[in-house]
Amino acid sequence: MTAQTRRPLTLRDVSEASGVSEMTVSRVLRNRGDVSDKTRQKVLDAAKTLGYVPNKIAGALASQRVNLVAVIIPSMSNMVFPEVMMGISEILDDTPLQPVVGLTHYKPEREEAVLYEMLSWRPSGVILAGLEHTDAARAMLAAAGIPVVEIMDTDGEPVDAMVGISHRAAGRTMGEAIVAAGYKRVGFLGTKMPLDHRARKRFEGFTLALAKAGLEIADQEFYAGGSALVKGREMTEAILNRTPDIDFLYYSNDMIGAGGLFYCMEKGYDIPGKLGLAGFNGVNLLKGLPMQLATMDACRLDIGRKAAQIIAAHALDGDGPEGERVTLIPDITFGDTLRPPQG
Amino acid sequence: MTAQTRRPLTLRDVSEASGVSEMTVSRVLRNRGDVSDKTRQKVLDAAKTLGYVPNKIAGALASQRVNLVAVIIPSMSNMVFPEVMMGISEILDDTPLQPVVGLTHYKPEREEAVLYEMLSWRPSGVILAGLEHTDAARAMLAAAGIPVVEIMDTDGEPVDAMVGISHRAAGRTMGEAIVAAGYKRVGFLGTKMPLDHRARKRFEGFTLALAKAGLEIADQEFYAGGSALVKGREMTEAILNRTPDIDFLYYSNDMIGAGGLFYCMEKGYDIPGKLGLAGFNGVNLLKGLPMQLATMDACRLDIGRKAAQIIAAHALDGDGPEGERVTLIPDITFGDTLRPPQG
DNA sequence: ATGAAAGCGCTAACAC
DNA sequence: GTGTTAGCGCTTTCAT
Repeated sequence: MTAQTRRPLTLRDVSEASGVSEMTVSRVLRNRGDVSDKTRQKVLDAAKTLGYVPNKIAGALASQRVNLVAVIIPSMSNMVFPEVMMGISEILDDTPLQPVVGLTHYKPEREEAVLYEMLSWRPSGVILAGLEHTDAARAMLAAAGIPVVEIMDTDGEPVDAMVGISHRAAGRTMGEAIVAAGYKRVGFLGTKMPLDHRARKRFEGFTLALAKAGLEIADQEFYAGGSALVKGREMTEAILNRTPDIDFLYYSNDMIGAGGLFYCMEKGYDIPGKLGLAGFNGVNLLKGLPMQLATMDACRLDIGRKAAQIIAAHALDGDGPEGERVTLIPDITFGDTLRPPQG
Repeated sequence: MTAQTRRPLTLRDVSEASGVSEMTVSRVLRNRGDVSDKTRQKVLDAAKTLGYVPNKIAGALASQRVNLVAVIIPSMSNMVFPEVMMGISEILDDTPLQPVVGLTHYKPEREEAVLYEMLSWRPSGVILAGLEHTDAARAMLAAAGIPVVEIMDTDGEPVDAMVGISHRAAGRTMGEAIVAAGYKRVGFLGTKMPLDHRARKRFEGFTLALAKAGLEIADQEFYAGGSALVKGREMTEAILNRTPDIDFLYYSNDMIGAGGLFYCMEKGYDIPGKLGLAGFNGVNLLKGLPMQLATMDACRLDIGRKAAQIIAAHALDGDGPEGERVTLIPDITFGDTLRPPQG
């Protein structure tokens, strides 16, 4: 057992232990430039026996390079952002870049604070959810001089690049499918979140599609907090009791949709004959339910991948195109709860 | 529109714009020391109009202080670690400390790499899952000279502090409850993960409890990858077909348990009369299912909170006790799928 | 209440 | 292939 040093080890310690200059030690540790095998081995040995861990703070300051990518998302609690993260990691794992995540809980002022905090670490790029930000946040992003990718949503103007789906189009597509299936009395169940712009846009597209067919939302329910499964069940019970002639329920996410589906199955509703249901997101978790809920895949994995690729291209190989815009098209899944289009 | 500077702004820019020395600007921006209100206002104005974002890299190097806490966990894909994260954030939100997470995917060598990477940013503390690490990882932790909290599991020796539950005891408790309820032919369904030490320890405790009552595992099934809900369903079908006289199924997590529960309900099994089921974790998501699965809460929120408190105490208020050990006791939930103890 | 000097641990750029 | 010098942008310490 060697004596414990309270002061963390520095390059100088390795330099002294190996009898090689600090500069050469630095080169070895970063695999940079030409170093003779003999010197390299001496340095590696010394570093290992000492247990040296480089100080990236100092390295970053000296090199003006930080291999961090700031990822700013609303939450981790439903499965959607974790899946985006997987796409991001999948790409960044093949690069020296590392994602660092910050959560906003759907609050603009928190997003601003998190962004400020992250930018103060001078990351190589920023990936953040949504196109709606405070003026200050947009100003910071524009001034940061690093690639910025806004993800999830493409209904609006990005600061720099954007990758996502059109939630307005997604809502419209589902609305059209419901109309085509012949449902007439459509109820909507969603979250009470004025700041969830993507849910709002889906709702707008959805009502628009219904309106084109001369339909209006027959009834609606909103919730906040609590277990989504339980809330879905409760809201479904409420809306079906209040408006018994409803023949379709559109849920703003699959989790409340699943709760509603359980309720309807227990009550013995004829699905999708007399009552249809649909959610949004294509949550993998839910495969394996007794009945497959109609839904729409939000392309989360691909969004994460593409966003990371854009950042990586700029941060590493100089820079690719500026202000790239990628709009993915979500697939609709009819499952067992939405009739296919009627003749 | 002011002209875009590619070079990020520095303290010097704010100093020049406000006509105040860099030192005083620095003091204002950190609310340190005495600065006259007039000067303070001048500086704040200048910083805001310029859009200055401090460089924490430089700040950290100069002050030898980094308000980051490294959190190293296996995965984000089931709900357990996100919930631990919530506990951690809840506590750290009231401090200047910020969590930074790294994922290991249950691979020791990846844990070692992630740890090395994180330590190179010189965080104020480390929280990591489990007590099993590579020798190199343990050496790094011991040498880092910062508080280290190993979480989730308390069946073993920590490097420094530990907070968790005894998974061996948890398995034993569930085994005893099953025995007390009078079930005799018990099947086990779990993940094929030799490196999930906590699942292994639960299994050990479980079989021990059965053995004490003269029982052995009647049959078992393991899975890897795929949707847990689907796998739970498939494994349950397989085990019940192969060993029809089974009267209890113990699942290593609630998600596969839920899949199994669906299968059994569809097939019309008499639950919990002729067939009992239990999972592990108390996943909130699952409240709202048609039937409540027996389970055990792993105290995830409390683990996160307590771990963060230990780090905060050391990093901020000098240091608290060294090597603190906190063992939480998980609650058992009988739900609708496990009979209460038989007379 | 404010400023000047020194240096945190590393790397870029240039010698040799 | 290796070493030297000069900072990176802040904060610490000490002076005023």
